[in-house]
Amino acid sequence: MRSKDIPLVRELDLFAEMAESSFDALMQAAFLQRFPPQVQLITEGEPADFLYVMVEGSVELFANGNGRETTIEIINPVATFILAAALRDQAYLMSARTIENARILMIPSETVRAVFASDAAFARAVVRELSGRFRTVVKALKNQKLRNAVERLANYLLRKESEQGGEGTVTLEIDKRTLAALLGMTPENLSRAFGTLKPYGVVVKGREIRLTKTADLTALAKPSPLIDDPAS
Amino acid sequence: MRSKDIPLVRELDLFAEMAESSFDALMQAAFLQRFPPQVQLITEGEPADFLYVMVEGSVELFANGNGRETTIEIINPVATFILAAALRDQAYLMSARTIENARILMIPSETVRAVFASDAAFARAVVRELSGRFRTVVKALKNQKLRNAVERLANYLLRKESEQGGEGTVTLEIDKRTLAALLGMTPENLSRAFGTLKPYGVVVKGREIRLTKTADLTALAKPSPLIDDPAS
DNA sequence: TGTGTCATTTGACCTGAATCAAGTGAACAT
DNA sequence: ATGTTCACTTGATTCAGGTCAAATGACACA
Repeated sequence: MRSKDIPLVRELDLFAEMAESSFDALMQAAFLQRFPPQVQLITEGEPADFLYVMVEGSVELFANGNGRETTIEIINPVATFILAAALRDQAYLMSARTIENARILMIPSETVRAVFASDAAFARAVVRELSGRFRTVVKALKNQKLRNAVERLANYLLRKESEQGGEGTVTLEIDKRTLAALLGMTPENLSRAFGTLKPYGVVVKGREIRLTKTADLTALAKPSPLIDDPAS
Repeated sequence: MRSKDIPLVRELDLFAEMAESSFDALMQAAFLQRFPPQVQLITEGEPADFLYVMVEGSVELFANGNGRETTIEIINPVATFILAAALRDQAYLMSARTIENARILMIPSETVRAVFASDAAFARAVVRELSGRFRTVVKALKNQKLRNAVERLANYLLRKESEQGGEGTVTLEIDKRTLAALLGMTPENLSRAFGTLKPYGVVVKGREIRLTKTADLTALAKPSPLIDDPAS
């Protein structure tokens, strides 16, 4: 890895508190790679040779089955993906492709496991990250099982609006086809769900969404911190 | 905790390799409790004061929302539940109730975090457990998003049949209403799904199910190790 | 043996979401 | 400007699954 990138990585939560020597061990084996959009990085079922850390850009995690494909999660900086597979030395459960230009740190799984065993601060950081990812997936499962399509969309919009500053506007970071897969519906149905939300002040113009009646939308969405709050 | 129970607990994967002193620290703070069926142990949203370890019996993890309730997972020995919440000192994302008579080890979260920080072998075991739970939830999400109701039931039956010895019989360990919630459908629809599977050799008699044409059922279910294999 | 309770099943119907097919519209190249 | 392409939308229809209501059936208990 180029030495100019090292301070950037060192500041990431996952690495901030570990011993210098452990960090060096990781970095010696790691490389920070740039990828163009729409590159498939990993394929489900293959052995987990690397731990991936999103440094810049975004990645879509998806899975295939039954001739269908679904999006599990969108990964943004700073988070890891396929940490669980790397720690267990098992196959990836999900595939991954870049959405936009991305910089991704790749660390051989074996190195991760070795440093995990020897550096307690890193072990704590790994557990913090892993337990966070666990809770994210549980929330996604609750979202999917307890809500219908329109409610999932409404909550998604409200969450993004608040992440993007609470100014009543949302810029979708993914195309609508991917959003549909993420929300567990077809693109056609997503389009209709936007239509259903029009009376609740949702104005769609391409990827720019304006929320003009957030109170009404919130009443419909009934957001719950135990599903929608990323921090909880 | 009564000293006669300690060897039993010590053998659990989670505790087997840790230092004696760390184990003692955990056990001093822990207690092993018996519960009758249908006792609600924890409620989502409450702070995670304890880590729970299933020693005997079974527990249902479920969540509420939108006036609905859904089952996330059934926990059998030996596994932990709400490990992530305990490690992060956050609120439970799920509620838990016993299904049958259960013996459950309860360890204060604070003690877990302290021992985790000081005992590397325990830290490794915790990560093994946590990453396993993570993968289980990802599989559940894929199952829910990539399959229809009949396919989910078919795969559930095949998995249980193989867990129960591959003799072509399955004994349901939960009532059908809970099974329906676990599989993400209504009890009525579960009943119809069993009807749909009759031509595939699924014979239902109360909680006893016979699978007389596992080949046909497998062809319908199209099981995938990346969803259905608990070990992968 | 009856009676109540509760889980499950069945039937009729409805609705949310998928599918199939055609249309629109913006971005880009010609 | 004019196609061409691609993403998205719209319409018509079908289908899976949900809802509501009633029937059945097993078990516990009087």
